[in-house]
Amino acid sequence: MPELPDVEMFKGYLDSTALHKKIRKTEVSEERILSGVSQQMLARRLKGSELEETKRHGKYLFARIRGDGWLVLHFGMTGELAYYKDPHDRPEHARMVLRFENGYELAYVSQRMLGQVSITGDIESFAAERGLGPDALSGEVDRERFLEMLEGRKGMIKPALMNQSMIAGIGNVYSDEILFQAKVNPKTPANKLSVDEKKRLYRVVRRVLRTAARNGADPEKMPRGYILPHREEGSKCPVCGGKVKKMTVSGRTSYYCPRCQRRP
DNA sequence: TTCCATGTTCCGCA
DNA sequence: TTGCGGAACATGGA
Repeated sequence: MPELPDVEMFKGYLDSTALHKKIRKTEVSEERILSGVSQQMLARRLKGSELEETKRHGKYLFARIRGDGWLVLHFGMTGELAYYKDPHDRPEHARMVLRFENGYELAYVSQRMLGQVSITGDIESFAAERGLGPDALSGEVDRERFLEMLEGRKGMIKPALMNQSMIAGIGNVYSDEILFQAKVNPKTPANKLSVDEKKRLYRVVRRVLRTAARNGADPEKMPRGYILPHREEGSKCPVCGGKVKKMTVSGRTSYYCPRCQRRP
C-alpha cells in the first residue's frame, strides 16, 4: 500500500495518536526489520522519551525523538501503523511495538517485512545516503526542475516516475494513475514526450498525490475519472468506457487504457 | 500448487 | 554511464 499518499496518511495517524506520549517500553519481535540499529540501542533511545513531531520524505516517515534524532519508518509493500489500547488488539504482524505510559501501544505492522525501521540524526543526510531525490510534493520540485529531470532520459516514463532518486514518493499504483490522468502511455520514452506533455505530467503528479493524500489514499474515495479503483484487466475505463489493459513495464504490472493513453 | 502482490537493491547485460 | 529485466527478499491470499 505505502506510496507517498499512504505514508502521508500514516503521518496524520501518528500525529493524532502517539505524539507526546511517554514511551515506557520498546519491543522488537523481528530484528530483521531493523537497519543500522540494534534492538538494545533503539530501546535505550526511546525509553522515557516521546515522539515530538513527524516529517515525511517520499515513502519514509520520520518521528523526532525528544532529546535527539529521528525514528525512521519505511513500510515496504505491506506496512502500516496501528494504535490501540488493549494489547490483545495487537495486530498479528506487529514487528515493533512502542508501549506508552498511558497503556496504549503503537505498532509498526509489516506482514512481508520488506520495510525497515532505523534511526538517524538528520533527515537531509539520511535522504542523501539513501540517494533519495526531492520529495514529489516539496517546493523543491517546481516545473522547471521537473522538466530538467526528464531531460535526456531515454528510458520509459513510468520507471522514471518511480525512480526514487529522481523524485521520491511515487510507486507503481500512483505512477499508473498519474500517467492515466496525463493521457500518457507508460512505455513512452521520457525524451519523446512533448513539452506540453511534460508540463501536463508535472501538474498531474502534484494533483494526483495531493488528491489521494487528502482522501486518505482510499481508492473508493478517489474522484470520478480515476483509474485507481479499476486496477483489473477488462475493467471499464472511467473516462472512455473502453477496457482497461494490463501489461508489464520494467518488471511491474501496469494498468492503463489503450484508448486514452495511446503510444506516441 | 502456482501465481501474484502498492518496495528496494543488486547483478548482468545492452 | 544509463537504463532495463530478472532475481532476491518474505509472506500469505486467490
